[in-house]
Parts: sequence; C-alpha cells; structure tokens
Amino acid sequence: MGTVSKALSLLGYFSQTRPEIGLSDLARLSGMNKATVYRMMSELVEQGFAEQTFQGKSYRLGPEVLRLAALREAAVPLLSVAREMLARLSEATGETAHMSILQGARLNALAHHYSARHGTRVTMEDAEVLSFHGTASGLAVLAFSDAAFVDGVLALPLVAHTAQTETRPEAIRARIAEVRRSGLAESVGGFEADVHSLAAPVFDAQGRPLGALAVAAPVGRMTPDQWACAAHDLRACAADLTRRVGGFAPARFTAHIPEEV
Amino acid sequence: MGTVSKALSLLGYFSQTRPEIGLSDLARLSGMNKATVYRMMSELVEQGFAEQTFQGKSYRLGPEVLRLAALREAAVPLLSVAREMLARLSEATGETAHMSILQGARLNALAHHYSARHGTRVTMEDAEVLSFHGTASGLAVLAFSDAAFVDGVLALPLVAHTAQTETRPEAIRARIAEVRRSGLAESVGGFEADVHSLAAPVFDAQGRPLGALAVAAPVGRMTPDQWACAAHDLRACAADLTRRVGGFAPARFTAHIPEEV
DNA sequence: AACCAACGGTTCAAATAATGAACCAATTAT
DNA sequence: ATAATTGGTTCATTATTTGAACCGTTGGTT
Repeated sequence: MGTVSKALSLLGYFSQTRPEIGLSDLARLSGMNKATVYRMMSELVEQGFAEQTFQGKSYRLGPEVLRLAALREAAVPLLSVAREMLARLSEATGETAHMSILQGARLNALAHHYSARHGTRVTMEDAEVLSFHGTASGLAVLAFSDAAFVDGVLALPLVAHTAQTETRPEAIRARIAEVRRSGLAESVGGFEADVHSLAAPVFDAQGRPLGALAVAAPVGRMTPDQWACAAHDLRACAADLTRRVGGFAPARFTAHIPEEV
Repeated sequence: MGTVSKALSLLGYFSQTRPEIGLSDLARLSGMNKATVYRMMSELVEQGFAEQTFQGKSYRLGPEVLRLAALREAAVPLLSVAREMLARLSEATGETAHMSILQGARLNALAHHYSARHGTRVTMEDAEVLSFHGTASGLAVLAFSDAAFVDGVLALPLVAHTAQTETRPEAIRARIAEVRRSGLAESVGGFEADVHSLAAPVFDAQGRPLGALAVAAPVGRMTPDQWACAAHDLRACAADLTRRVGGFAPARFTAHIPEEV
C-alpha cells in the first residue's frame, strides 16, 4: 500500500460515533507509527481534508471534503437525485426511505427521508455502515454482485445484530437467490428489532450494483396491502434512480421494473 | 511538498467547468510526470476519492467524498463553526459580532458573540427575524441573491424600524448595487437607532448567499480607523466561514476577499 | 508536592517507496 | 499510410518515508 493510500485510509477511522480522534488513538487504530500518522495528518490538515479542533487537540474531518462533494455532485448528481427520490418514496409510502451506496466492500447509508404521516417512524443515521447479511439493502446488493464478492462477504464472520438475524451462509444464499427472482429484498428485524425493511438495488454505468434504495417501517405497520404498495413504489423509484445516475439494470433484473413511475 | 499533498492537490484541478480530466491533461496541469500522476490517481481511485468514467478513460471525483462530507456535516454543523468564527471576529474588532442565515424568505439571527473590550455594546437576540432593507446583513444577502428574490422582497411593504430606515425601493436598489461593488453592506441606525453595522455575505455550495456575518457597534465608536479594521476582519472571516461550510463565493464577489486571515 | 502516565510533537540514521525517461499498444487525427 | 496522442508499464536511480527514542506539557494519583 502506497503512502497516499495509507494517509487516506486514516480518514476512514472517522465516523458518527467517532467524529474526533487524537493522534495517539489514530496511531493505535491504524497500527502505524505515531510520527508517521503525525506527518500524514499534518499533510491532510494542510490540504484541508482534516483540521484540528483546538490547538494541539484531536483531529476531525476538514472543510475541503465539502467542496469536493459539491463538485462530485455537480459532475455526478447522485446525492441530489437520491434525495429527491427519497422524498418521493417516503411521501408515497408514509414511511422512512433511505439510500445506501457500495464503497469498496462496504455498504454505507448515504441519505434518508422521513414521512410525517405517522407519529412513530424508523430513524436513520447517514454514513452508517450497513451489514450485507442483516439488512434488506445489503441483500439487494449481494443478489446482483458477482459470485466472488458474495463468497468474500459470506466468508467473513456474520454478526447477529438481533435475535432475528440470519447468520447461516447457506440460508443467506437461499435468500439471495429469492431476491434475484423477485428483484426485491426483505428483512424483518435483521438489523434493528421491530423494523421491517424492503430494498431494491440501484445500478451504475457498468450494470453493477451501486447501492440500494429502501423503505423501513415498524413491523406492525407493514400489512400485506402496505407491503404491495411499498414494493411497487420502491421498484419504480429504484429504476428511476438508476436511470438518473446514468446506470442501467442488468438483463436478469430488467423484468421487474414497472413501466411507469 | 510531500507525496500525500501532491496526490491530494490533483483533486484540486477538478471544477464545475472541468469535472473530468484525462491522465495526460492532469500531468500537464500539475506539471508532474505522467507515471507519477498515474500512480497517484490509481491510489485515489482505489480509495474512492476518484473514479474513471469508462474503462481507461478520464478521471472524475469519486463517491468517497460524499461519505466524508456527510460525516463532516454531522461532526461540525454550521452553528459550531459559526460560533467559533463569531468569537474570533468579536475579539478582533472589540465589538458585537453576529451571524444570520437565510431560511426560505426570512433572514434569522443564528448566533452572536460579545466582546469584553468596552462597557457598552450592541446587544442581540438569537432567532430574531432581520429585515432585508433595514439591516446590513439583509442588504448583504440581497446584493447577491437573484433578481426575482430581490423583486419579491421589495414588493412587500417596507417597515420603517427607525427614523433612519430607508424604505424607498429604488434607493434600496441603489444601495444593493453599491454592496455588489464593495462586497460589504453597511447600515447606520436602519434597524436599531444608534447602531452602526457592517455585514458580509456567506455563500453555500451553490454559490448562493447562505446568510451574513456582521459587526455591530454603537454609532459613536465607529471611527474611520475602526471602520477600516472591522471591514478587513469581516471580509476575512466571511471568506473563511464560506470555505468552512463548504461554500464558494461567486465570481463577481471573489475580488473582495483578503489573501490572509 | 511529588510522581507517573499519556498526550502532541520532534529528531535523524536507516530503509523503503517515489520518481521519470523510455517504452508499449491502442486510438485518433492528418 | 503516417504521425501524434492516448492510457498504461518498466526499472535503475534517487529522494522520501519511516520509527525508536526523545522532548516539553498536561492531568490525574498517591
């Protein structure tokens, strides 16, 4: 791994639960030498990718990432298109809608939208890492990923997030096969207890899964009628989003797309 | 300059007008060797900071910047950055500093900071609604808003907060034009009697005014010297704040920004 | 008050990774 | 056909990164 990769990988240790990290912690987390981390962070600070909270205190992400994100948006307006779609989807279903994207081997929550229809709702955090086996979004992505990737994911230890989480690789493969048939993934309490989720994959310009669009409702509220309605809206929105980010669905998926949005 | 800085500086060549850049172009732009640029871009692609549009074609910014931007937003919300800046600005000027943000068609005071230098000072209330025509902040925002918005504001009845408040639409348009030239808005007793205010606009990621940063002093204390000092600090702080919330000043404004903070 | 551990930051010889001219193969323009 | 340009690769030379040990401070314990 080159120096640049090492430096950039340091930024990966920041998260919602850990927005600020001190030098020593960062050195421990990354397993790199303190002096090395110091120099790398100094360069990242210099370039605006990180900044220090108060003289000599811990590091956090810098303002430059905002500028780049705005530029990325301008070039590839995924986020803005996704937000629009999420608003539409959550208004249509009356439930929380969210979108996640595949980055390397991780599935990250990117954006979400709540509906005002009900007093209770499923809440989300952006930039949260979603598990492949425990979430509807994860299963939707796996179902249209290549076999090597699926093998890689299932070879890792599978965490049981709740009592309902399916952790047996073969059972997960069976569910993935079903997702491939239906074009829709489902998870009942697999990641958070009492949450019933439906998800559909979104594809990139190469026809590979880019991420997933999902609807999450409290278990009691997902009646058969509601299920059918959410499934339809989700399919339509996911297809539209794929189109609007310049992607296309692979042949084996195309059959599931409703004609009109 | 270290390798990491060099690699990150490559990302700086992407812009709205140039969202995609080929390898050779990037080498020319940066003045670095093609092989060097290639290796650096490969690492950036590997880390998700860049991606290639189509097999072997030009580079553009990658999806990882979106994730980092979401985290930065969560870790450092506008309010906390604004507070930091207000503290700096009021220490530097010895007067009250405040920040307001545009929410829909209203300009709301968001936060303020007093200086301990003088016994008397201008006092502020957060969440107070500021008038566009009567305050320096309002004029600063109007000056860089689109024409339709300005027309809308000036079509409404314009309240005379004090005897000094300018309420004639055409006179206000003239003042706005002046603000556009100077990059700085001024109000003497237009909202509160005996208050002399200076304000500078803060911009969002789309280059639209997000709100304004302002300094407010008792009229007698704003001598020409103090005025010049406050104007300089204000410009510098507003530019820095724009940067730190991920915004950028539109072209017609850029000339006013001081080089150093 | 003395102590200790942990912090961010710094140093410098040794080790490693970055560098760039030349070179491919494939397009694209002439 | 030909010439120029594209993205990508190679490898000996070189310059940068590396990390153990070392500061000066800070904050908590004894």
